[in-house]
Amino acid sequence: MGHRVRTPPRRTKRLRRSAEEAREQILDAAEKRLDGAGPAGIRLQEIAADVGVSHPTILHHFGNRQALVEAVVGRALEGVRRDALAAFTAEGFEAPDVAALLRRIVRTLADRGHARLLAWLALEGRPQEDPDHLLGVLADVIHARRVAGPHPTARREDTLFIVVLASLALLAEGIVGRLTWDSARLAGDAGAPERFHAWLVDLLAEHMHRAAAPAPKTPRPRAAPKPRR
Amino acid sequence: MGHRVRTPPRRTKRLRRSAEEAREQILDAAEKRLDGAGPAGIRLQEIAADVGVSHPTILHHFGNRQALVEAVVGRALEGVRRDALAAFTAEGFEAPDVAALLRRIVRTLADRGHARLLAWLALEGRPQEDPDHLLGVLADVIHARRVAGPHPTARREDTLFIVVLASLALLAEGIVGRLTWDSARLAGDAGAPERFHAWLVDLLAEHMHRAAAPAPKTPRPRAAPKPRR
DNA sequence: AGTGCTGTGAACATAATTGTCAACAGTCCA
DNA sequence: TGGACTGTTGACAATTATGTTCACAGCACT
Repeated sequence: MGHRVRTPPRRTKRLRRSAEEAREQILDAAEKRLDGAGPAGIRLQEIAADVGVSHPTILHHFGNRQALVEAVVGRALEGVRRDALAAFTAEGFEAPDVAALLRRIVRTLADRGHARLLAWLALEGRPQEDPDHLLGVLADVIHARRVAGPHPTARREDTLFIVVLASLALLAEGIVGRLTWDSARLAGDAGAPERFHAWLVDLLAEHMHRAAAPAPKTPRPRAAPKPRR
Repeated sequence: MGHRVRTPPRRTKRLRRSAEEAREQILDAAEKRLDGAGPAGIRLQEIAADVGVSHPTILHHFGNRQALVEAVVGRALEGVRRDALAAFTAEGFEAPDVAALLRRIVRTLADRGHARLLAWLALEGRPQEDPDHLLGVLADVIHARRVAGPHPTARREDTLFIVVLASLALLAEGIVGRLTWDSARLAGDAGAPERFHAWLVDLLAEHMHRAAAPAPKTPRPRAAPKPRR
């Protein structure tokens, strides 16, 4: 046991990718694990097995595990940003179809797993800021259309809160949707989510009309803003 | 190396708890880790260090790691259920103060970390069902008050969706709240969350009145329910 | 004080995971 | 054909985690 035994003769042919191909395949496999188990669930050996390489290959391409995680998270967040912008700027703005916009956002948040990704990262303390201020931008765009169009007197924070409410609700639906429908005794009702979305669209559209009315009839039954401290 | 060297003489006094005390302390420490890093982030040695015991002690009390995790998760979920019921059945129902109810739910979801817990478990695939159907029960109670009181014609699914919307939004706020306010360019505005809650209360109250009106004025601009498939 | 029950911990065993290293093996080009 | 470049891998090292063993040490009871 003084010297290392070396290299038993090999028969199987060794597949050789370009560096870029290898990185892509590794990132793809890692992103699956990221969605399934979060950043903490990324294991070099598992990913290597998924891709069909040995784990030192991953270290060769990324240096260390942390760098791989950064790369995957960065690419995934870039995907979220791109999808979000795409959803915002699609034809919906030509004809301001709130329903279509919501449906698109649902698709990117729930179907493409972006909601889960954001939740994973938020829970692990990752992205506590959005350099693009996507929600602010979206609110700006929608608000501009509102005041230029049917609701000239709408308040800007009203539009912003509409955006925030829809985003929060749809994001949560992407994470705890199943649990929610079960808790609401609608587990077997496959049409419930769609009915809920339609209901939400109606609610928001209805509110947009009222909120733009010049004088609110009710004298604001809101709770007194007592400065507690 | 035939026999094990045994037990160097001890000076430090050994603290002895009752079995129940020990379990409690261990569960408390584990619950902190659960909130901070999720079920996967529970480490026997860390928890042992927090409590001030050695890790075999934990195994002695719980058998193995998995059983500990089950115990912590179970106790935490029981806490969620209890807090939720407490929030629902508090004085708010005597005087149906939606604002107070929302505020209580926010407190239990965000401040007490229940939102994070539910998100952790949902992301890891844990509780995809709620045997108590809390949201359904809550909707029932509120709906009974609605139809018995000011909105005799309210539809039951309308009430249910109000509950679902508020729950989803507040839950998401407990998880990605900071990110959301930053993305909305309201990161520095400490009063924004409270204004948002007040706005949400107004929105829901306003909607409850309209939804109870006998005939909707608008001929439903909702998207056509084309059965896609 | 003696005795049994039981909570406790040092040392050990074992498994999983990241990271290192040297050598192997495609692929391209002179 | 024969290097050079570099993607690839087996073997090993180091670290960290869970789980086991067994003797020790409080505490209650007689």
